[in-house]
Amino acid sequence: MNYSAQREAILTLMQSGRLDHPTADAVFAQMRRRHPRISLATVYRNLNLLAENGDILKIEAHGGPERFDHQTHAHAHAVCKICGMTADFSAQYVNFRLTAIARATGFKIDSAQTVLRGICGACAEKSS
Amino acid sequence: MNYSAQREAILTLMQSGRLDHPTADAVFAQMRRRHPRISLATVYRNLNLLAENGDILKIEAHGGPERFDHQTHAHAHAVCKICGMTADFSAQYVNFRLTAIARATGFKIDSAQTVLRGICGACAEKSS
DNA sequence: ATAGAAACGATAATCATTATTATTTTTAAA
DNA sequence: TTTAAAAATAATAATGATTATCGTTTCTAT
Repeated sequence: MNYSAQREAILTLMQSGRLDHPTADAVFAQMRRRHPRISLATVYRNLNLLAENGDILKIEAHGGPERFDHQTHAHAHAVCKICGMTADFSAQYVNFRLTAIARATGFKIDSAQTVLRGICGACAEKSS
Repeated sequence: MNYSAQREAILTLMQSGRLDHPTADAVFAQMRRRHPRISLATVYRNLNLLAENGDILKIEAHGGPERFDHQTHAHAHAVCKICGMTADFSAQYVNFRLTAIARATGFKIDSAQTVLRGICGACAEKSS
């Protein structure tokens, strides 16, 4: 892995944390600034490869395009259905009990994702 | 709500539990048998309305089309990435701590979904 | 009965993602 | 170092699930 300039640049950009839970399109827009000839397909391909490799996390946000996260430890996401803001919740708030599930059913877990959907504090204030 | 024949028929079909976590397309195929003139758009429209109304649950399955579930109580789903089987896990295995999150951050939660992705017991046996 | 609202069927449009393909870059061996 | 095979790329076409449109039909409530 990681023997192409584009792939390393995408990983570096993701790990910088400069983009907040970006979509593939947002990564593409940012990448273009230093790599004007990069293709959207390359961004998708590498984001997926990096996610498969465990370097980043792919988040299926409820009702929108998929997002990517440089934080790979287990955590939940809250997506605001008004402004689209995606917030993290640390594992202390979420208890998956993964091992219990695996033991009980023989299901081999690759990944687990919890997505909360609702209205963030800022949008709730605005609309009141 | 529920003053159209199609909507009631879709809700009845869902509540029968005859289809296991069906996609909109699967509901469409089943509905056609008794309502040959029903449109796919009507199926989507009503599944979404029923989900908004809390009669059924809309599940965003990781990496596939959305699925619908007649079980509306809080539970998690495990999706097998080989055979596509979707299994339920009861709430005793999953602890969202929703109230703690809401209290800590002001986020107003509409819905929460946990999707596990991996390989089910049957597929694991086959491939070993 | 009838006007207005809601829902319908059919299908076009959208849009995120993946597939294709010809070209370029990288790798690793001669 | 050449050089041939493998991998990655850019550009773009194709896919496929979902939503939007729109003219027609059905329902609701006078």
